[in-house]
Amino acid sequence: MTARTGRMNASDEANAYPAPHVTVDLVIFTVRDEQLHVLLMKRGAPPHKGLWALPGGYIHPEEDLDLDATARRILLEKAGIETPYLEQLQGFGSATRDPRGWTATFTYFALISSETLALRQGANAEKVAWRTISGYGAAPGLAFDHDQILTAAVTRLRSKVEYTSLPVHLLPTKFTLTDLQRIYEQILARPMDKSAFRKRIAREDFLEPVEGEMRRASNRPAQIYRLKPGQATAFFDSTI
Amino acid sequence: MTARTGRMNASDEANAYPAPHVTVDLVIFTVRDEQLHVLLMKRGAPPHKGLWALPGGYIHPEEDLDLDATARRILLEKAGIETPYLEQLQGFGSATRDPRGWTATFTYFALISSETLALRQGANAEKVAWRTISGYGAAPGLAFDHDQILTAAVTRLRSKVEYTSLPVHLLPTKFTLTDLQRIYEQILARPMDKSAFRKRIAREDFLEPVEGEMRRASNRPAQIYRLKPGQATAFFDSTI
DNA sequence: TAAATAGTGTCTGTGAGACACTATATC
DNA sequence: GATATAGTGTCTCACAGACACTATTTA
Repeated sequence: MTARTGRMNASDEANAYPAPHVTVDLVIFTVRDEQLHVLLMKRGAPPHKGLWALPGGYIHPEEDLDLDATARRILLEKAGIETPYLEQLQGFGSATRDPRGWTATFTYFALISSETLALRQGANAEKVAWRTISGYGAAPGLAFDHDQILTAAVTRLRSKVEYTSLPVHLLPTKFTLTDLQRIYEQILARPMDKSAFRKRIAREDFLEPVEGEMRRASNRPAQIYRLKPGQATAFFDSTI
Repeated sequence: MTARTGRMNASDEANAYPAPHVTVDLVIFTVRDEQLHVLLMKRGAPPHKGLWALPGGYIHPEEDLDLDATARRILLEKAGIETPYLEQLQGFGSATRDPRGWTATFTYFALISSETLALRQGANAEKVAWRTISGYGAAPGLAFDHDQILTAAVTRLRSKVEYTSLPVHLLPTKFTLTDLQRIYEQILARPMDKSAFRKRIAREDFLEPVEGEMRRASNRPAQIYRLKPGQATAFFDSTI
């Protein structure tokens, strides 16, 4: 007798229905070469063999305490990343998204600095690559409904960048205010006023200067900042 | 051979793991007697028999095209409601949320007008009731992790009410601006200035006056409004 | 001293909130 | 007219954006 046999569901209806397959899929973002990129893997088996897809996998009930743990495990296995910014995105489930039948997925998006990155090759010799995001991230030709998931993730990211401090997670732990402004500008594809930007960041008060550390170049040195310890994502009153 | 046997997952890893059970659970909100309420059902079978729980159920793969369809079906079965505002909330999944083992749920929240309501009794003589939400909705004593789901739903609702036109879905199709302001005030538990409120609503331009229709009382009559046809949820630039 | 980027000060327009005012119905 | 609620006008403060200005380094 398996763990599944004879179960009743939350509303006490007899479970006469075959359970759909459930996975966790990840949209892993980074910024490199001044552009937003997403991690894709080439499928090594049918269906959609040879197409690019988002990294994902099954829940391991013995190993994963919860959905977040599943996401972190997959992130570690596929990208070698341990402590990124990780946020649940949205569930996708339908009869048609996988040719094998009804499936559902919990999707997450992760933000990582391109410096703390060590891609691993998958067990089945899957190829891993970063793809540039342009516009709203539409990338026709992805496996399953991953184009739709990617678009949702890019939309969510852009939207949250407008009123949160999320982009700090796309930078190394130490950075200058100009670095941060560049990230905002690259993701939102819009130039920003230096003075207004700095006033906003100062008012939200989630950064602290690293005393004595300056970035030197052939010009006035720039103060290095880092996230205040224990600082959660800051939500701005209005749009940046 | 069932539909499940021998499947491979999205990353081509052999599926050696028992799939967790997956449900869809609903947080159905309404405002009555000037207070936010949530729909709960009394469990008629173990586990947690006799405790109050959110309405929910299994995906019916033959019947439901996608997750939204599952949510709408459950909403119809449990509350007799056909066309409310419905939005996906968040996935919850862990080894411990259900004593029977690893389970995951896709949660939705729905907003309905208390006027268009026809509760049905469940198949297993489940009792249905509206519970008042106070504060952030903490309601200890709910079955499973439904207290946590409810808190997340209330938080999301409060947050979106700050900068969207969501509350119109808690009113009948026709209402006055004062009705609308009361709903905002009740959900956010904060009085608002009439003039500022009306300027904001006018600027967002998602309502239209119903020509010639006024609400009469022993005072100056109030103009009746309705959502503009085809109008999606309006997102305000800043907090209301 | 030239070049380059870091960082700040000031002005202006917009909009939210406070609050007082006018409008229009019933009793 | 009294009362009650609908609906509007005006003032002020805060802040975002524009933009010019100063500051500090290397070459």
